[in-house]
Amino acid sequence: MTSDSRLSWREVRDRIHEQILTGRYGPGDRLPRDADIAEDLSCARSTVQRAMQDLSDSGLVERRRKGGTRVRAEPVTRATLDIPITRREVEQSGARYGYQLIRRRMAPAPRGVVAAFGLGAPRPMLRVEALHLSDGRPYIFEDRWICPETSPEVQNLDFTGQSANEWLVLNKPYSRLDLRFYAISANTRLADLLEAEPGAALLVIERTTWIEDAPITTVKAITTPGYQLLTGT
Amino acid sequence: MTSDSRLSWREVRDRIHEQILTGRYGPGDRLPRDADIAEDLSCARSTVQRAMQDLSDSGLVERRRKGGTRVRAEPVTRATLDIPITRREVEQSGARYGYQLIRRRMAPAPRGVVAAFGLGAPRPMLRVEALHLSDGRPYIFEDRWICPETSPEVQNLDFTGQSANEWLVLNKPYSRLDLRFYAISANTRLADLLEAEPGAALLVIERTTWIEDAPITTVKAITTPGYQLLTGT
DNA sequence: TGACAAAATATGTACCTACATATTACCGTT
DNA sequence: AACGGTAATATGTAGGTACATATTTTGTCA
Repeated sequence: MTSDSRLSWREVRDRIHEQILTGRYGPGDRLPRDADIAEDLSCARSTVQRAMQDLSDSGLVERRRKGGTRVRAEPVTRATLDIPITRREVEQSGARYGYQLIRRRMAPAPRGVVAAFGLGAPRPMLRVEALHLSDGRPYIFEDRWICPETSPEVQNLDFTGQSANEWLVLNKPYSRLDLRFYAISANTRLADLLEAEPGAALLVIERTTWIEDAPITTVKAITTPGYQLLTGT
Repeated sequence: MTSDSRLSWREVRDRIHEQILTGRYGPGDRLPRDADIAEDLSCARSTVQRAMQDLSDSGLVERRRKGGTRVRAEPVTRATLDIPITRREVEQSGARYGYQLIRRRMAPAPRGVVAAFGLGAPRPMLRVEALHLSDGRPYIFEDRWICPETSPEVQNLDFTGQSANEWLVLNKPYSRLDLRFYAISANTRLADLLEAEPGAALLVIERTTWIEDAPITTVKAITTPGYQLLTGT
């Protein structure tokens, strides 16, 4: 970072970013070669490469071998989402976390679950329904299916003390993740569980994880009315 | 990637990732120093550094100078979201894109908008309401506020042909972005516009952008019932 | 014992070199 | 003009060296 002599890759990145912001380069425009930029700024090509890689990761520019670097013609809004363990999310908001197991039983997986996993045939799986509480009030209801073939240990866990959310995230790292967000209306059961009005609009966060090709779990996290999912800071 | 002789940073990354997956290293555990891993795998430390950086970016591992590298004690689910221009999103689904301006006028920004921008005092802004269509049917209703101080050009644009979404994304790159997702119930006006049942649950994608500290725009993209936002592939 | 300074140490960055790889561009042939 | 093969070229990656930087650990002195 040597603010004096040498240029850091962040400085190079910011300088190029700024040239895009100010319109020096617009959507679709081609930027100079890394080597030329390096000479211009009198730094190493590897420094420019690092800067460009970062701009590319953030979706601002596109790089192709031999094709060079150009500002994305059709920009995308790209953001990183962090979804912590629910307990942590509650505690970080300054509230007291509570947890309550609603139901735990084996059952044949419904078609939606089988489809989420991309499996051929339906099969029995472990269904765990539980409620996360914030300061004693309902916060998130989770409706989860766990594949017992992939995680045989779950047969011996009752999930009364520790949530499946927490156990899985600590003990079952995944190699693939699918996320989807959508809205549903609270039916009478959900309204009852979440202490919400029937028909209230609820944000649902659906997560499915695999380890290699083996399905681990799929969960619908059904939030209480007013819940917001944020990115960034 | 020379699958034969040398080890690529991706291979190094995957090998370490696998050791975490298989439980060789669990949450909170400290990994060997980069230099030792490099020696083990007989590759350069810079290659290990690259691999570790990637694992760190993906949230699996935490690195601290002198502290070393350790598996995150409280893992987070981290994912990258790409939100394209609405026109592109529709076209990519194979449907015909349509656009319809509903209203465009200057108005004092309501408190919610002022708060989203982190401004002190309310001020007049340009409000643009428009409907995006997919195969002639409502797809997303966007309710947008644009700051005319930051983008004076908008005074001369009528947004009848090109959507504000598209114009802004092509002409107003941002340096900061805030995203939030939540669910609302359709009121009668929204139900009418989106051809949905009154009270239907709708996913809202709210986006606010700045260039440096200057607010550009804030928009609520109100989706039609059944809309799902996906990550990854 | 406690506070503070100094040494030790693991990661972060910058530079340079040498190839690898993916594409585009060019040119000759038909 | 269309096709196809080859050369040219910009980015991607690996290796290696030398420092920079941030912490933790250790050590010293009051």
